[in-house]
Amino acid sequence: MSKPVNITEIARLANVSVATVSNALKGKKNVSATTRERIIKIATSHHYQPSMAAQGLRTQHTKLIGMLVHDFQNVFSSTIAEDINQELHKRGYSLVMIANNSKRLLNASLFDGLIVFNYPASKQHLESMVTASKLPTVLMASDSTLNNVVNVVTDNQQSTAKLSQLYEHTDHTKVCFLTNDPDSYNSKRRWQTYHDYFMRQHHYDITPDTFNAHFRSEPARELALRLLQAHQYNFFYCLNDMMAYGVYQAAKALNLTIGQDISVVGFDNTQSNLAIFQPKLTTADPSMQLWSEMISNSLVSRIEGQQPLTNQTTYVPSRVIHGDSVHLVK
Amino acid sequence: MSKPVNITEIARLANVSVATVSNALKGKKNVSATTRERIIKIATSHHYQPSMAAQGLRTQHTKLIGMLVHDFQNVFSSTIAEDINQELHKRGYSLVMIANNSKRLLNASLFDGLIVFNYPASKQHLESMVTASKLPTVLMASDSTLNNVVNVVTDNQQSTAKLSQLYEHTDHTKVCFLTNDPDSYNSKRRWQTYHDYFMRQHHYDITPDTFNAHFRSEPARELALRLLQAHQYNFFYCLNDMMAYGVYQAAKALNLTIGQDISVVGFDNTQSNLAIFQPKLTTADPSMQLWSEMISNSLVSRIEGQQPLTNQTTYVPSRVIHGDSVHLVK
DNA sequence: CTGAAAGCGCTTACAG
DNA sequence: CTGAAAGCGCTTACAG
Repeated sequence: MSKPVNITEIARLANVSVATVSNALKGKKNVSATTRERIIKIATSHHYQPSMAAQGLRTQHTKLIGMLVHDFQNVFSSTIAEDINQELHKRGYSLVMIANNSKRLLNASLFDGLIVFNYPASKQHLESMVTASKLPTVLMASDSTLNNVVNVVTDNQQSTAKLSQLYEHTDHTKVCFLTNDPDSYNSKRRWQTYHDYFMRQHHYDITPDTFNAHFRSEPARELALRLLQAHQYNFFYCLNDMMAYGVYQAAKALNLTIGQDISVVGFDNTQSNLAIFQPKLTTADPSMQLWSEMISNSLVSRIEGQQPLTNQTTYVPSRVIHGDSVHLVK
Repeated sequence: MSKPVNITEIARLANVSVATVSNALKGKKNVSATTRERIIKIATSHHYQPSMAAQGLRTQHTKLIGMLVHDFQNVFSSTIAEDINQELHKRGYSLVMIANNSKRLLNASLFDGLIVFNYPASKQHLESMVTASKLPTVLMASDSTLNNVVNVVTDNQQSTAKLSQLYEHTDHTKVCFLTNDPDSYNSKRRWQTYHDYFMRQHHYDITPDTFNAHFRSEPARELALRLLQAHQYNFFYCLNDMMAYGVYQAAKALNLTIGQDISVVGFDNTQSNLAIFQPKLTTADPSMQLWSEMISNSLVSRIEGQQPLTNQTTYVPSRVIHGDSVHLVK
């Protein structure tokens, strides 16, 4: 199998120096029109494409943004990746998704900037990883205070506060909370907001009614099944949608009607992708579009050496979606 | 922001040449134990990581495999990407996902090999793209006969043939077929198999009962709604699961019970990811695990210059999953 | 307008 | 066991 054609070969074919080929192809003005045309024609017909490795080595940038995800399957990260990809493309950058087991690439001078989606590890671990890379970085679920790192996160507090208030309008008063592992930034922030609300409004500590279902549907289903059979709770505040889905399944298995027999609240509005929630789930919707723009702007402006316009932590507004999963009486 | 430390810097700190640093770090035996240790300690403490660009330029390989997807959101591609990632990792390679608008990276000497998932374009366009890259390539839905290109595809014929036979055991005899655009390899193969079956067994040409719903749920839902309201069909052979889901939604809207009032068959078994099919869908399940292994083996063996063990086109066996979506009477 | 040369950070064959 | 040197494919400041 032959190697792809390189700039030296094009120069030889066009009877010019490699410098002239480079200048012609990059649109520099110091090349005569006829020479430029000839070079372009030859380059095109040979499918010449500059080597990223050589270009990157020479210019010290690649126009590549790496997005680290825990695994490729995650619906939420895939959805936002698509939006971020579009935004970065507008700005002349390409998004490249890599999974957790390819972290070595982060420090390999391959990327101009980094995006880290919900990294399932301690903040310390995460920080040491991105520090080593010395790259402009956006964290999507963190409150890191590192130098080159900016957090662009869902405004958990605002929407959670609104979701809390639903409790005042239902007769489902036996309330519980489904969370993620203690390391999870989003879970922590959402829970804290619920906790503060119930403390303030009802002098009630929700800690004993809090269960870790790992932000996943299957553990949530099993847990909810147990809790529902024991008639312990009738209002499930799920700190993300996946767990809400688990509760839906448990309810179905027990012939309970959501929004009637029990109330369920989620977070993330992943349901828009696939209409799996029957009835429609009440949840919080962080604008993916806005989030993607903020991430891309923050990253590109830092890469290109402009003053970042953003604070270290930016909160992406999210609005409450009112479905039919909460039984409202007043 | 400081640049990451490079090999010259490590050499200076260790008082040796860059050659020795390189040898020590790569585990070559021609370095004394004490020197090696000293170098490793220094490199580690400075988070030294060789530059991929420099390494790639020098060695002419990157240990990177690029996977081109139409968009990051697609559930099917995300699922298989995760499996392929694991397989490639075992073999010392990293998988990098890029979307359609970053095709330029394919020819940029960035990857050692390419995987193309269902590319929504003509075979010609697809082929010209991968030809230019001159890289070992695996196509996941094609029957290309290019030089460096191998097709590792679902065994459409085998499972479709089995699914056809369900028709003999139901009283839902008004049958229709939901397909993808004419360019789609999988759609073509599956349809052809159905077509041949009905021709052979029933001297019946299914062409007039074939509708393009673009392999997506929403168009399928709208289409099925229309067809069901007209009482035109009661058996829906959907050539992928997403469209089957659309039919499920249409049936629900019309208060029809799947497996009772109408029969539905899918393809892909994407339902295992998210239990969205009630009742369970009858479909074909291409083993993702096996598929991933075959793709990885084919690619890595060609990259590393071994004789490929596979034919130009390899068919990944798939088995039929019997759900409750077909009304069986005999 | 054109080209010779330096250099980005590595690896590897070679000399000592 | 160690190091000097060449070279991977580019870009860019500089000389002409």
